[in-house]
Amino acid sequence: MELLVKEPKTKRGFETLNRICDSAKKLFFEKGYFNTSINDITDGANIAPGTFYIYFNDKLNLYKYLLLQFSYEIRKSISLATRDCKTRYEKEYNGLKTYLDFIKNNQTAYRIIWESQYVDAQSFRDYYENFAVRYSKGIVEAQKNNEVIDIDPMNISYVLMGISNFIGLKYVIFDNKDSYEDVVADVMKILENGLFIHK
Amino acid sequence: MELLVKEPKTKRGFETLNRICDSAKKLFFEKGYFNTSINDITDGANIAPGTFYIYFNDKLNLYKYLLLQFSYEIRKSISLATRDCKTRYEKEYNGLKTYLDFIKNNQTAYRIIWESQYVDAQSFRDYYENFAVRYSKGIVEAQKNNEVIDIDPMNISYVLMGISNFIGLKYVIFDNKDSYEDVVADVMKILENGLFIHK
DNA sequence: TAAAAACATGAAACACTATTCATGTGAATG
DNA sequence: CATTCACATGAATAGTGTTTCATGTTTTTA
Repeated sequence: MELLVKEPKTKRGFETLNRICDSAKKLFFEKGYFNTSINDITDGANIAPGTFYIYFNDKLNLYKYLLLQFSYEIRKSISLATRDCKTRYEKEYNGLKTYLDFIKNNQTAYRIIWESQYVDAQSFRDYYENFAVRYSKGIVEAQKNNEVIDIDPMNISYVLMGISNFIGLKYVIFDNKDSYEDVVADVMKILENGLFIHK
Repeated sequence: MELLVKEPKTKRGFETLNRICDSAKKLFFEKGYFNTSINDITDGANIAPGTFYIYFNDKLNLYKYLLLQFSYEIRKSISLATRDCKTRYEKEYNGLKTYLDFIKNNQTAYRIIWESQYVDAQSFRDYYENFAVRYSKGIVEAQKNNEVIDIDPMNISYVLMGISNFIGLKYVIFDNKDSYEDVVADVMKILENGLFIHK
């Protein structure tokens, strides 16, 4: 597979690459991928148009590169925040809270992930299928442990991803709410009896 | 507000308008809004480029017009399918099944609704907020009736919309599954104990 | 410090797209 | 059947965006 980025070799190069990425994130968030031209990006990064091509073959590669970065970051955040949780319930609780905080602080990520459905359908699919497979593994463990009801773990994964995404859509993207404690509590009330088994 | 479409007066006019809409639906589904030019649309409809402007002021108006149509159709389908349901549980069951069948038969609708986030953010927001408000009203009724647990009905609405959407994403868009009986059953198992009150 | 490698420039070539409009055709009306 | 209205055409215009490349500058290497 073609490399997404042409890695710089010097400090100056890394700084320019960062400026390109920062400019792109800002513009993709504000105007979307298709309404952002390479000229817009280079203007925002204070570089000449041609400089863009030192680092990326085209706009699509830059986009895929950012998507991949976000997908790492988001998984890492959740993984760190739920590492020490004793129960699956606790894992879901912290996972949802962390997800909402992440997209509050990285609204670009939310937009870029969903827009990928139209920019690069395969990346979009990879992103969610990948996420779901990892999710399912955790669910299977919890089921073995008799913490979670015995239905198809893939169904559970997509149900939980759907809830997170739409709660995020409403309270982060639409309403830009400050805190999500109460919302998370409501969601967990549903899951408490619907998904989890009380020993 | 500006009219979305310039209504034709004759049979011939309606036929041309339909050809434009059909061509656009097909192309928006295959390539997305931004990768579809007006020339692509008129080519697909077997008309000259200029003819497009007899019916629409620009591509955006055509898009909004299609979005509005789908939003009516999807609501009508669900409303018809759940009209005679006795319980809220039954309503949710049939609603989910109908939604999945609808987007299976109108995959363009799913794509167009989500893409609106990037084409016309206000329309996207209107679509979901509107849907959620109507949904909430039904939930409030069910809560009065002691069928559904007492948490914020807006939270319940977004949870349920999130589930439908992501189950649809997985089994309609990704997997193109034939039938959704088993998936719907799994989802209802979660809701049965999580959302509904057993009398 | 000389040579090489990395990085940066921006004008120019090329491709594509939206939109207009003068002209023309088909259908309905009185 | 002549007039009018609705609809259709497609060449031309104007604008935008991508990408290349010859040239120049900075940094690293030997």
